[in-house]
Amino acid sequence: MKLTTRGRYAVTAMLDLAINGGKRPVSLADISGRQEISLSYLEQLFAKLRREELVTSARGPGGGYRLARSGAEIFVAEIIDAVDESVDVTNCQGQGNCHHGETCLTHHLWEDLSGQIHDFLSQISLGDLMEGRGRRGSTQQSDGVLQTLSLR
Amino acid sequence: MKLTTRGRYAVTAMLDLAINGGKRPVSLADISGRQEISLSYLEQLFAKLRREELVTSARGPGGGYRLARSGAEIFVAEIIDAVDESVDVTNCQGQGNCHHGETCLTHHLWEDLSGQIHDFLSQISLGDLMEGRGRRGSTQQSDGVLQTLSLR
DNA sequence: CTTATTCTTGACTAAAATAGTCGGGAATAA
DNA sequence: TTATTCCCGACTATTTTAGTCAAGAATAAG
Repeated sequence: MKLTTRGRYAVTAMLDLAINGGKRPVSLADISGRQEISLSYLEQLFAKLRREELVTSARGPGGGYRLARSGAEIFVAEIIDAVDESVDVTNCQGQGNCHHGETCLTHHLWEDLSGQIHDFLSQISLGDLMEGRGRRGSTQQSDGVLQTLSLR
Repeated sequence: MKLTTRGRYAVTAMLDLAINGGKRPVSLADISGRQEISLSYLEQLFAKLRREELVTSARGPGGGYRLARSGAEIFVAEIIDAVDESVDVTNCQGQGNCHHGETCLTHHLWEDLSGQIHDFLSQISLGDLMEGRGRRGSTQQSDGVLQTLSLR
């Protein structure tokens, strides 16, 4: 898993689909217009989302995409995993090829953090996002002066 | 805050400093050799770390860098914040300039996640990393088949 | 005082990833 | 039959990251 703006685009587009997709499929042109994401770029993303069976497609006039499951059953982590396929693991490639052992300590750190992020995103469904509650279960308040961060 | 490999480099370098820095300062040339990070690149990173007062410097022979505080008082989040200065907030820039409201839902999601990550990294000090325990406090096991992730 | 060492700074370059474009094609509902 | 829409691959532009280079200032050691 990687966290990039591509993942953000994908989640946004899927959320658009969840919101605007009733009986009729939703065309990428519509999503492109509403979310201001380039059509061709969306095509690339949806090719991956379809391969991962998160959406189904219908060609021809009135065609478009639908969620493959209900929004309550599609989790953010799945979407990001679908479009941001992980390639390289870390600098030190898993095994102890990190020269002095110290590097492995930080490797653990990143691995740990990654698990944390994945867990977090695995708990949030499109349904949750539609209902405005970004977080599921515990009502841990992350309010106050929440430092605004940017994840690339 | 952004999460990139630059942040990883910085944390690794700072950890090297924490481990190898006794009475004498540690030169960047040493860190460069041990951690295999380009010297000039380290210079850029340490310029930022110094501006944020995470390290102090000493010129001349026998000079180098020291931690500005004890390793137990320097947290990973600070290091990453120092070198990966956040620029853009998100696509939808905080205020409701996201055209239909839907985008704002995902904005909340990223903001929430970012807070989560920041909290996590704010709890881990260089001292913790030196002692091999990457995570502080709760011994929540993230083991099993931990999906290996890559954070850019 | 001289010198080698080390930080300090800024500009520049290379490589990679991301975002976006283009053109052609296949399916299909109207 | 035709307009619409997905489908696919290759290509380009932009941005970010990683790394280089060169000149200079401080200073400990000889």
